Amino acid sequence: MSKLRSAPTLDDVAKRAGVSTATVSRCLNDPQRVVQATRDRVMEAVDALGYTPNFAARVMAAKRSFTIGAIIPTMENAIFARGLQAFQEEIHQRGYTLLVSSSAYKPEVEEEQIRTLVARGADGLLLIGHDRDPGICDYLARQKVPALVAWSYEAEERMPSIGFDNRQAMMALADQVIAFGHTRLAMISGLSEGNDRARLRIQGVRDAMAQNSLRPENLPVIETPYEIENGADAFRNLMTQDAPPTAILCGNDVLAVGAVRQAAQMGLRVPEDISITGFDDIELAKIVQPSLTTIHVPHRDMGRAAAVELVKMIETSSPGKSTRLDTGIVMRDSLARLI
Amino acid sequence: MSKLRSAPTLDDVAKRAGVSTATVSRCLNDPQRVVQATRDRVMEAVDALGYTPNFAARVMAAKRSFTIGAIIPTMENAIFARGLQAFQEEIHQRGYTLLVSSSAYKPEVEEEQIRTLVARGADGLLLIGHDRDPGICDYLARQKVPALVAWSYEAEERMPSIGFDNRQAMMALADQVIAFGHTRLAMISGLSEGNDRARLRIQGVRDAMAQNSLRPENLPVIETPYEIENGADAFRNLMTQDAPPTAILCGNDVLAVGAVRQAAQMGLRVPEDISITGFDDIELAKIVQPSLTTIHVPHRDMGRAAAVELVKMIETSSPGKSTRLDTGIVMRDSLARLI
DNA sequence: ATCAATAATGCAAGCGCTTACATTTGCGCT
DNA sequence: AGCGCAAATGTAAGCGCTTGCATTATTGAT
Repeated sequence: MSKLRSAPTLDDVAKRAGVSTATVSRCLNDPQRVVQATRDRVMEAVDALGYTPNFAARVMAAKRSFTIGAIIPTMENAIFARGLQAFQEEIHQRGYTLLVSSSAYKPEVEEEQIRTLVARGADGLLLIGHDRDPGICDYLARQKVPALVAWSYEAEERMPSIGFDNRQAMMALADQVIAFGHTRLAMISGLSEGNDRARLRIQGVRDAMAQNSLRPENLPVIETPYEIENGADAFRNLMTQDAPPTAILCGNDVLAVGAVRQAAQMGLRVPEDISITGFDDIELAKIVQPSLTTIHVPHRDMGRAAAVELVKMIETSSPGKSTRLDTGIVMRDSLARLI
Repeated sequence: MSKLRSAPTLDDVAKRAGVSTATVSRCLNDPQRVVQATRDRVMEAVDALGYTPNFAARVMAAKRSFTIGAIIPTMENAIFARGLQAFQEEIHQRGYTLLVSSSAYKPEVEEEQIRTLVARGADGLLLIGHDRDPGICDYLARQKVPALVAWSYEAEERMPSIGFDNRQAMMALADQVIAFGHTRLAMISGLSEGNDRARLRIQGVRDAMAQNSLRPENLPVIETPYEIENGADAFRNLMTQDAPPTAILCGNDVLAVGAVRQAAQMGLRVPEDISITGFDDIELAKIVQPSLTTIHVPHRDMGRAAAVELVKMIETSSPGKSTRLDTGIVMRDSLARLI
């Protein structure tokens, strides 16, 4: 019985159309299973009543939500925006809805969010990076919720991933920097704890140094949260020490932009006085003056590929397969040959 | 009975703790209603089993989800990011979770998202701007889901809103531009259809012109989606006509950044050859060279205030009250006196 | 017409939780 | 010890939907 002025239910529709709730349900979920005439009658009732299925009830009965959750470290800067947008478009096309939450780079928040999303009936999860408590992976396995890692590629890890080789990408860039004659390098990195991308990027620089007979252990590294201001502070820090570097590799474009701006502030010319590089190739990288030499990450492709793979995992209960995407160096104006 | 390897339910916990499901439920939702000893026993069972309540079941039984939905026009650029972040932090503190979806500035998508969010049991909704089909407001009223509008203030509207006066803010800026001696103005606006903010900002420029004895109907306005590229295209367009403007007011910072970059491309100096202004004061505005003279919008305050108000509406069934926040002109380097 | 298939529909049992109401327990009194 | 009352706990009825299975209608071939 419909309560006064409350949302109509399946029952109301069924009654109005003179059929059973089962038929209404089938009309909505699997139309070709019900004959045209009935279907028309049902749809008429749905429209007339302005019926919208109750999601919670549906999830509960079907044990399927057509919802995918994504937990990204931050929404504030644009690092994940483009990739996520592509991801969203792709899953939407496949009938899924995206739920996004952000963990503020805090493992414990991420864990809470994972549980929340699972409790909400997410059919699958998109996670960023591999670094996390194994307990939470067990949990996911137990709940049988497929999860895919993005922004990081690591075939050996427990969860399948779609991403790129952070170490190698950064190593290629550092190689280039060194080839340009720089020997006094420094790095401004994101916080590496619980962040494999950050850690691997540092490693990449070190490996490039080692390969070029520079001493990796001499690389000054400042770790700081990904914020423009922090990039600026780190830059000042680095440049006011004696024997300052001639090239600073930044863990991402946000930090690099901070560094570039601080350089201007300090009257240093980029790249004549100091070379600076970024990572990610977000929009900002092109806008800042001088524009950033950085690593281009195929955000949209990654998002799209992740969507395809995750939906496949959900629908076929496959374990998921990892894919490595290519990155490339984008030469712009913030890196120069040392003269 | 718990099925093999499946998620534990309230029943499992109850059984293990030797109490009824009601007691377990109370332990979780209203702990002080159950005596310490029992509570401990229950909590022990919860931990041991790794129990997480099933959200759909909870929503269904309680008719309350502690979830707030927000539908923003876009996630791609940073316009809404900061405000939304503040909103999220604030509701989180009050025990609510945020669900975000984006409508890509399409009214019909927004409507679909609204229904989706309501069906998902959202306790309240945050919407952007006032322009929308009245039918959907009826729907919300019928479903008794409180909704609050942000980024726009309009006391007369049906829905309560927290925002600022788009017209007046832009009018103040245009006034300033005119006071600087500019008489040949032009505008690059977002698409105004279904977007009251965009429309009101255009109106603001026109009103300022009228007030200063310029002819509003002469204002060239190019409407285009909020994308950097589009700002650039519009700029080229405007500047290649004869008697080009000496100042271009942009509907937001994203378009303005596009214009600034296109100016550089065309060898025009900003602001010596052409003045350009933005709106929003997003991070980008400070980074671009020259930095943007723009309207500062108190994003974080707005987000926070919206959270407070919406939660109040939800918890006290109040109709909600509108608040107008102040904006201000930020003078930076992209606007100059006409000599 | 008749009958076996097959298609369309109905029936009713849950899904996992909350909560009104019923019952039991514990406690301070006399 | 016995009483009354409040606090603690239990019982069970849904919440609105999906879906396996049972039932009825339809179809085509004989």
